[in-house]
Amino acid sequence: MANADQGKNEQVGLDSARARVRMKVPSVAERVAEELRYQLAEGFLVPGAKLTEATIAEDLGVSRNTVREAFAELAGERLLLRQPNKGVFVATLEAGDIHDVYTVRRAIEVSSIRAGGSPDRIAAVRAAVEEGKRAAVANDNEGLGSANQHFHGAIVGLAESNRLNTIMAQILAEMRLYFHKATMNAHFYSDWLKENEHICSALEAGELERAGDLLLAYLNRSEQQQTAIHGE
Amino acid sequence: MANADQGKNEQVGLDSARARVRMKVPSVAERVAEELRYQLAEGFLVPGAKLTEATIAEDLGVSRNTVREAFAELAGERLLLRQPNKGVFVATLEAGDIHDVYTVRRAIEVSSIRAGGSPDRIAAVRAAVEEGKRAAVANDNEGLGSANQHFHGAIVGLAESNRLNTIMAQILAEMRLYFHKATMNAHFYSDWLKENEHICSALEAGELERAGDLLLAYLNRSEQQQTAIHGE
DNA sequence: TTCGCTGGATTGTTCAACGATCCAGCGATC
DNA sequence: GATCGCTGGATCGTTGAACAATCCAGCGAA
Repeated sequence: MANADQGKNEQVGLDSARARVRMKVPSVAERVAEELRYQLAEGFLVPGAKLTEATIAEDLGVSRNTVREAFAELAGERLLLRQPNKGVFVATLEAGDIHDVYTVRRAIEVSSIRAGGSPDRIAAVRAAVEEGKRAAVANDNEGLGSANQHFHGAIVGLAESNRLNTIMAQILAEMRLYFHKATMNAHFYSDWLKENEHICSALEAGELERAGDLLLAYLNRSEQQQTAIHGE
Repeated sequence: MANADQGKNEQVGLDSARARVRMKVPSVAERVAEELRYQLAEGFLVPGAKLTEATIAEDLGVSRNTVREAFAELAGERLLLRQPNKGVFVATLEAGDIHDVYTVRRAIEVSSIRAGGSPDRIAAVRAAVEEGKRAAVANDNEGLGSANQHFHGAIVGLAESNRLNTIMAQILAEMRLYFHKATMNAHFYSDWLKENEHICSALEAGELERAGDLLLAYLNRSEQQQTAIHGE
């Protein structure tokens, strides 16, 4: 939701942007969803955990119906799994899900980078690369993770498509949930730091085909690594 | 939702399929959503129309809260637009939305066809082509529309990705809503009937690059046509 | 061991209520 | 005559309570 708005504000003209701002008054259900998204991303809620409506409602001091609406939203984003009459659970990685996620990423990331983008969008990609470098010298493991996500988000951002942006945001949220910090040791980041640099350079040089090929190769290798770590 | 389940059943093994079927007991909220989806696709609810919670609740004989849940689901699919404290409205085509939709289609359709697919998936594409031909000789305008949607759905189906399938299903639902039969006259279908045939032939012949190029060209032209018809 | 029952817990759904917000209309003021 | 501010009605947002439906674990009987 936050991502959708962000994308919208970036793309619409000034007038409609002003009309759309409309004082940010996130509904209670949205704030509950946001809180849960945060806890999911932070690893506070681990995959498979059961979320009881009444408990969450009491913890957050809202009504059960409101929690229910938040659950519906997160279930639509594949972060929660609703099992009728049993409850909602934090989504777990099923067989084939890793491949599935990477199939989507290959489709939209490669397509976006192959179409190029405006100078400021390319600058955003470059900014993410630099952000990663800074995190590396600072030994900021957490920062490295976000930087990488920003990098791939910026790549999809090249297409300037609201829909692609929200799709990518959801995929990234899923990855934050599944491939949590625990599995992300420093050596894991070593490769793609320079790799991102290469991709970004090719993009800046206008060598879109090569950039796409590099990105595709990275995604294939990344899928392989993740598959090796987690069960098939 | 129906699409997600369909995709799931296709991909999972027999055991888990049996475990997942679990007697189809769609919740009331889901049935409401399904009914609204139907009315949207059928053009019974036109873009911009306002949907009042109380009215829908009474019409369908369900509670307002249940309608609310259905609204949330459809809003997540971009079929409805929720404006806080004002109501929910059937989504309307904003500036840039046509381009946005086709950007997504280019990404996932071209990517799917370029990766090829198993023989039965290719057979599904062929089946959609034949379905279109039959509808043509029968002068079934409505059937032509569905056949084309089935064709492009089958193309994405090549990738055998649950996520891509649901994304595509949502996009197709949006197109049903926006580009309704009214705008779809017979001459509109004339081109792509043989075009689909060409694409399918190339796919069957294993000429994936050429199939991708043909598909891409079609999508570009289709976007141009739609943009010409509706406002930019 | 297996089967069937039972009780408790949780979800699914409904209903009624109240405050918050928006919108149209209407009158007052300049 | 146009603008401003108010007011009332309609609708949404949220809550709390209630009850039926469903699931699950445990227990006893065959």
